[in-house]
Amino acid sequence: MKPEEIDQSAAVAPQIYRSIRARIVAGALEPGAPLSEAEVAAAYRVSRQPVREAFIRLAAVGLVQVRPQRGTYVTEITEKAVLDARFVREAIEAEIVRLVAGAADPSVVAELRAQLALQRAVKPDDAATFLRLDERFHRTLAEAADQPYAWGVVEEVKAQMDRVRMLSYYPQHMTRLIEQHQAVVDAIADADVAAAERAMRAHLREIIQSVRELVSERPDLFTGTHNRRNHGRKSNDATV
Amino acid sequence: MKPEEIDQSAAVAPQIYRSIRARIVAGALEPGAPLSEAEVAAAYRVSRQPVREAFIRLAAVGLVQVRPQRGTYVTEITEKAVLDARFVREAIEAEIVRLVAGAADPSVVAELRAQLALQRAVKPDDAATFLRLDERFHRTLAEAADQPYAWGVVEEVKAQMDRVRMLSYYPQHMTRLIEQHQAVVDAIADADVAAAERAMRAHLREIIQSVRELVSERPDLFTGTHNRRNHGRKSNDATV
DNA sequence: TGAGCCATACTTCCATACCAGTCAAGCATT
DNA sequence: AATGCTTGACTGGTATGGAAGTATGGCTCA
Repeated sequence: MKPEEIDQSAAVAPQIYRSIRARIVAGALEPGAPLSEAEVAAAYRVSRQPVREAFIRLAAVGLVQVRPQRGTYVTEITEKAVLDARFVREAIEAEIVRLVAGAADPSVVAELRAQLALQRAVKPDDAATFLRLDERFHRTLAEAADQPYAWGVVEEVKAQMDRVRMLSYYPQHMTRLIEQHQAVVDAIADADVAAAERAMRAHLREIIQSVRELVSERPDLFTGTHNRRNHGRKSNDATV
Repeated sequence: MKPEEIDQSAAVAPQIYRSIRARIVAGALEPGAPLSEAEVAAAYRVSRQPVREAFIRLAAVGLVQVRPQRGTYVTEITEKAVLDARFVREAIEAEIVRLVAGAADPSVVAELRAQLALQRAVKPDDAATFLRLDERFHRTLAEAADQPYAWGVVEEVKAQMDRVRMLSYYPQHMTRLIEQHQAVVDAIADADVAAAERAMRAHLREIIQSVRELVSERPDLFTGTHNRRNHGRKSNDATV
């Protein structure tokens, strides 16, 4: 994944933010990798200023760490950070799904069932597509509960989780996750508030297993492979 | 409340952020009031750059609204924004208090009871002191649940609520709030998870009444005294 | 008198320059 | 050879200038 082109006619800072965020979540920028305002600016062919503002936002959601006069680094994934994010997400989404189940709007149920069909149609190895549909599923619930603001908070918080989900994805996982979505939708259709909440909480706790497995399988992502020195240019890899 | 002095030897952007945030929450900067990078910079005797970064953070928590090429304005308080924030806060804090009640740590209970005593000692008309103790109470619960990250999210979200609480405070209110705190602590002491959650949710729903009363008593804060045009635009992430 | 145009004084956003702090390589000294 | 210090190339933070866009007040013209 390369730095995309920047549309100079629109505000560039948000574009930089989204681009770098996507690259971190996708793993193209590895945990511990150094980012430099100057290098990133050169790669995107913009000045340091909008890059700096993008870094501020990335730091706010915990994807990078700015150390004054030392450098800015992609934060390493820590089990604690992922679990902390999950805690907040579960709290909010449990509340959301209770609202949705309590309302029991047939059109919402129909929409969710349609999305389930789309999810089942995804090729098992197409992680990116499935994860996008998964996000859409959860966002749909938030909108059904008329809680767009709460969804904004979830979106910020889940950045940490997304990194793990992208890395720990395997095809069999998809079936399992769809079954959990199914359980949520069924409970909503039954207007069974408690069951819907239980199903959602169980679903969101999948990540706990995922992160534990990832810790043992890819410890490099947690301890960090990049040694902190060698800021010196050299790598062909235009790695911003 | 005036712009405080800035310590030039430390990073100034965070200082500007905290100062302006405090002034907005305290009502010294009224809803709808225009802020300008240049004016604020002059007032604090710093350059526009750190002011700009402070504005970005303030916009992220919804205290100001940046409209490109038009100006930056203190956001008006809207009932919806306050209720949305409350929804997220209740979700998170309900989860937190369940953890605390489930653990039933005697030292935590002792600490909370000590804080209740402090709260009762506050003079009824000293809103600032009481609200500080209230914040401390809730933060203590988050720390007892070992969820500092979740508390960080709450702190961001509650900015909207704090404005209302400051404005709608009246002495009799204090007694009522302390009783609610008492109920939470009692439930924790009894290790009654469900009761603790109920008490916390009831406590956090006080704000619903407060904001409704404020809407009718001080409509100027909601409609804005400084009238603005061009309401038709939403500059959501116009800035990073 | 009233409607439309235009100069102008703002605004935020981006680019550039300068600053102080950090850190590692390498010389100088022991 | 080992250790301490200097030096210089980085870093992010701040200051400042210019560009593009927007709102406004006054002018022109009907």
